[in-house]
Amino acid sequence: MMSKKKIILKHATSLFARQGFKGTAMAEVSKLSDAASGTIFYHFTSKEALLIAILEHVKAVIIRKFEIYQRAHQFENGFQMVEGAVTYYLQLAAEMPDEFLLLHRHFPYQLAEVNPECRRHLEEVYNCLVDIFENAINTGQADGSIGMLPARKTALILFSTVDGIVRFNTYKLYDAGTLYKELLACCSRILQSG
Amino acid sequence: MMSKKKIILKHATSLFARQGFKGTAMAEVSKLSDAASGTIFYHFTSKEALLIAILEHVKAVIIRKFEIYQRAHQFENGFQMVEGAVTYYLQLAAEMPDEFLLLHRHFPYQLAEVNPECRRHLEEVYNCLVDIFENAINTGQADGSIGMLPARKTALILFSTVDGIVRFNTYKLYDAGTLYKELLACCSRILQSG
DNA sequence: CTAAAAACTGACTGATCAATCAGTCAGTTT
DNA sequence: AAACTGACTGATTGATCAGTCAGTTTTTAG
Repeated sequence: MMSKKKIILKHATSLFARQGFKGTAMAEVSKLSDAASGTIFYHFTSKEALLIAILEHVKAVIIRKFEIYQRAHQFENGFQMVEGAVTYYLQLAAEMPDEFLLLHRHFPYQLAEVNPECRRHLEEVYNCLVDIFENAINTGQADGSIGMLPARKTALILFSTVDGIVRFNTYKLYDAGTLYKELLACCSRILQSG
Repeated sequence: MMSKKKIILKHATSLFARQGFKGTAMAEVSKLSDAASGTIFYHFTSKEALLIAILEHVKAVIIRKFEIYQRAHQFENGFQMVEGAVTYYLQLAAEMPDEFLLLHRHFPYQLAEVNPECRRHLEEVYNCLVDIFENAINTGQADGSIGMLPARKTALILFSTVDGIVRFNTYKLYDAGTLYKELLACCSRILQSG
C-alpha cells in the first residue's frame, strides 16, 4: 500500500507538469489524492516545499534509472554507447512524460535562481544526463570509434539536440518517432572518426 | 510618441516572459505601463486576449526580421547559408531575450491547444524558422555543398540543436557563446557532402 | 488494555486577482 | 454652445487560493 504522502507527491507531479505551478490549486492536488487540504500541509510545509520534494524525487528516479541502465548494458565501442544513450533518453522521456514535462517548464529554473536546494537538484539531473554522453564520447575516443572532438562540449550539443526533439514532441510540434532514424544518422556524422 | 497600447504591450511581453502568465498580475502591467488597470481592459478584452496580441506581435517582428536578413545577405553556397542562419538565430535570440523567453515558456503552447488563433501564430513562427534552415539545405544540395539528406527532417534536427543551445543560455545552465565554434563544427559534419 | 504520538480532516481566514463600470476630460463635430 | 466621441481612470466586486488550526481518527509502544 502506497503512503498518502507518496500519493500526494505523484499527483502533484502530474498536475504541476501539465498545468504549471501557479496554474495548479492545492485543492486540486488534495482532491486527486483523496486527501484533505490540511494533510498536504501536514506533510509539506508549503506549496514551494512540495515542488522541491517533487524535484528531489524526480532527480533520484532519473539518476537511479540511468545507473541501472548503464550497468545492464554492454557496448562494443564508445560510438555504440552514444547511440544507446540517445535511444534510452528518448525511451525514458516517453516512459516518464510528466517528469520530463516538469523539467521542460520554466518555473523550476525560476525557483532555482533564489533557492539553492532547487538549483542543486536541477544541476544534478543535468550533470547526470550530460555525463552519460560525455563518458560515451571519451570511451569512443579511447577505442577509436569517435573522432577527437572536445568531449564535454560535444556532449552538450548532442544533449541539446536530443532534448530538443523530446520538446518538439511535448509541444506537439513534431513527432519524435519520425525523426529517430535521422537523429542517429546526425550523431553518426558528428562523431565519426577520420 | 508611443501610444499607450504599445507601451502596455511592451511591458506585458517582458513581464509574461520573465514571470509567466499566471505569475503576472494585471496590476503589475498597469503600474509598469503607467496606465490605470481599466485602460488595459479598454484596449484588450481580457488577460488572455492580451497574450494573443503579444504573440501576434512577436510573430510579426520575428518574421519581418528574418525576411530583411535574407534579402540583405548573399551567400556563396547553401552550406554557408546554413552557417549564416545558425549565427543569425543566436544573434536574434540575444537581441530579443524577452520574446525568445516567451516562446520557450510552456503557457503559449497550452493556450494553443484550445485557441486556434494562438496555435496559428506559434506555427507560423516555427515554420518561418525551420523553413530558413530547409531552404538553405535545399540550396546546398542543388549546388553540391551539402550532402543528400532529407531536407525537412535535417532542418528540424538542426533547429532543435540551435534552439536547445539558446535554451541552455536562458536557463543559465551553460553559456551559448562558448559553444558557438563547436556548434558550427557539428553543423559542418552533419551537412558535409561525399 | 492504555496512553501518547502520528496521521488526517475540513471549515475558515485574509490576501490577491481579473474584470467591471460609472464617471472624467480633452478634443471634434454639428 | 451644444452634442458627441473615445481614451482613460480607479474604486469596487466576486471569485479563488495558500495556509491555519482545533479537533478527530489511526497507529505505535509500553
